[in-house]
Amino acid sequence: MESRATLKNISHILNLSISTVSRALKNHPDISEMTKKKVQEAANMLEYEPNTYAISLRTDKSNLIGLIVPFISNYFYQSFISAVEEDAKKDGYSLLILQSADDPETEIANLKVCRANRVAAIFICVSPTTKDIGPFLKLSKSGTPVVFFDKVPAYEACDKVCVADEDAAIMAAEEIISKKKKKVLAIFGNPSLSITQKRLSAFTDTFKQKNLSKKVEIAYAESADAARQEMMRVFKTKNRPDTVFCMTDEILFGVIKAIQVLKLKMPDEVSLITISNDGFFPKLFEPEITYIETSGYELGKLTFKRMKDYLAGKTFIQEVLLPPKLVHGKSI
Amino acid sequence: MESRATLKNISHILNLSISTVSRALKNHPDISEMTKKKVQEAANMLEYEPNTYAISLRTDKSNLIGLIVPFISNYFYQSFISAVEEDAKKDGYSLLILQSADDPETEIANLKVCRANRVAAIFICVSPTTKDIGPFLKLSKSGTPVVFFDKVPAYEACDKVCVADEDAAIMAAEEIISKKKKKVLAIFGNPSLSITQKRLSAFTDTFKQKNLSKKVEIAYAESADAARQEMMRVFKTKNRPDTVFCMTDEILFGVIKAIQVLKLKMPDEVSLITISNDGFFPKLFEPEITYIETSGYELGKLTFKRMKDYLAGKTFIQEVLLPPKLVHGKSI
DNA sequence: TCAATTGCCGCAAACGTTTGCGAAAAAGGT
DNA sequence: ACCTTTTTCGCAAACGTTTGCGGCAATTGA
Repeated sequence: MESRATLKNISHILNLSISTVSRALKNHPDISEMTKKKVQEAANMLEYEPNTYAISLRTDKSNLIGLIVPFISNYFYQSFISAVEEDAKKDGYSLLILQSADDPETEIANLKVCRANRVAAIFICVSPTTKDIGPFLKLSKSGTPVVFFDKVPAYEACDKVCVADEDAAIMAAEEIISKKKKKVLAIFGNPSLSITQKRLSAFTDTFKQKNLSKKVEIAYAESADAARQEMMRVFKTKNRPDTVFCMTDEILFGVIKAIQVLKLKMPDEVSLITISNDGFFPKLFEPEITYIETSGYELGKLTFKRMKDYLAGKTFIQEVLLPPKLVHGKSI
Repeated sequence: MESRATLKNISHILNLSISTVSRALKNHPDISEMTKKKVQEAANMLEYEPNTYAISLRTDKSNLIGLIVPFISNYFYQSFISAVEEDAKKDGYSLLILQSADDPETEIANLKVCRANRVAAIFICVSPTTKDIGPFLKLSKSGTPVVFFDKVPAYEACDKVCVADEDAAIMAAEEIISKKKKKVLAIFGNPSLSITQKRLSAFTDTFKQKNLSKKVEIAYAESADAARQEMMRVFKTKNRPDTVFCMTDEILFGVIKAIQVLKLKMPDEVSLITISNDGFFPKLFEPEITYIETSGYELGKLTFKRMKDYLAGKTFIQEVLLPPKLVHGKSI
């Protein structure tokens, strides 16, 4: 019923001008202490809340941060979002979360939504098939910080924050080598993705450097089910591997299922190691799976920090890497 | 560099007034077809995008829907959010997603954010400790639809959309009874939560009605780990249950771990049935777990629909229930 | 005492849009 | 030819805020 408190409102009550009230509320030096106090009190009384839209219209800025992820139903992005939300709240930002469904067209549509809402910044994880990031760079040029995270364009010059894929794969390889395993089945995802290529080459190179290449068998699986089938196939042969490496949580699902079907005991009959986002899934099983963590949460923190740095003037392009972490389970 | 296209901008180019351009763009009957076409073309050329903030300032409405959930890192709420986002996009809404962390104070802070952003509607899942939903009802009174979902206030008159907890528990109980099981361990969550109370009484009542009460043993576990310990304890006794019922996915985690540790075979040595959100987790295991689905996705769809109905004039208070669904696995 | 400085505040334009109202021009009716 | 209706458009105010500028009074400096 009773309308909201506005500057005009307050100014009328106190017999002051709108501008004086506005300045008083933001501690402008032009305003006397006494007036400030009176204004602040009145504002509190009336539960004054500045009208975001008027401010944004006037200043052409907003308190919204655009966040474009492929899917929200994904533990990695959830963690990422949680982290960003924590920091954003501290600075008075709110989050505009959009899903791209890994579709470049939807991505552009989402970008439009961000522009229409005059977001203060954009964090985006591009889809694998996105070719043209021009529109994003254009926005960046016009002053809105655009930070690419996780899946980032390979060549273009832009701000990137992502996990150290190579280091994670190397870490896994070294753990396997240190346990003196004889034969490794390493299952990777879609070979055309840059994340696969990075992890694959780093993984195999580590073995190659120690002249252990012949111990490794590579397989590809583009889904949990494909991973399960691949496992079943390989473990039907007589020369069974004693160790399995999974590139992602999704591949881990399939592998675990196969292990349960084959009734293999970990780590006696087969050892298992995986790269995982946040380690939620590896901890679901018994024994808990040893994994290399690439934390979505930490990545969110880093991404937000990068944006703050940008806003603070560090606008030169940067590529930030998040170091992985080995978490010991009982599966190897 | 070049500033955005505005109505003033376009009107100047075409030698028309701002109001004519505005009306032409929204197909106002006052404007001739020819003028409309010219305006539309010019708008396309200049890539005109209406300024959300000006519109919101003028109309005191926005295209934002406030969404307050306890945690975003939760598969149920993720599915819910996905569903809402899908529908919202179709209607030109964007989502303002806030986490309350099950803290009433944060909840109020989030409400302020929603108000400050003049959200067109609010969907909220209240924390268990929230006592006063007055502020929300107040907003509702002033015209902004507020829909409570999932965890809803017990007594207050307000719009509610939630899963049919009773029916889900009954369905599980009937499935167990139909399989002629001898002894059931039923593990429930925090007994002070209304969701626990509903599921518990519906579950036990179903057995009671068939004079089978003595077959059921009740246990409580407030975390996955507590559920695991409870399982271990019960299965150390000599009169082992042949069936376990889990009230939630979280309890399922702990139970599964215990089953793995005890090396029990499903369904031969022990049968398992659970209530699950979306069935993501039950499908992770081998054999797949039979579950009663209380879909976050479907709940999202229902919630959005309720809001649309409200906006369409059906403002009388409603309580909508989402019927559960039995999904057969191989665990019972 | 007079001029220069300082402290405090208000005026008014601007951000981009919507919308009630009025007015000119065109069309219609007789 | 004249009056009425319809079609088509423009004027201007309003939404709530920010901010450059200018003004008045009080203070300072000599």
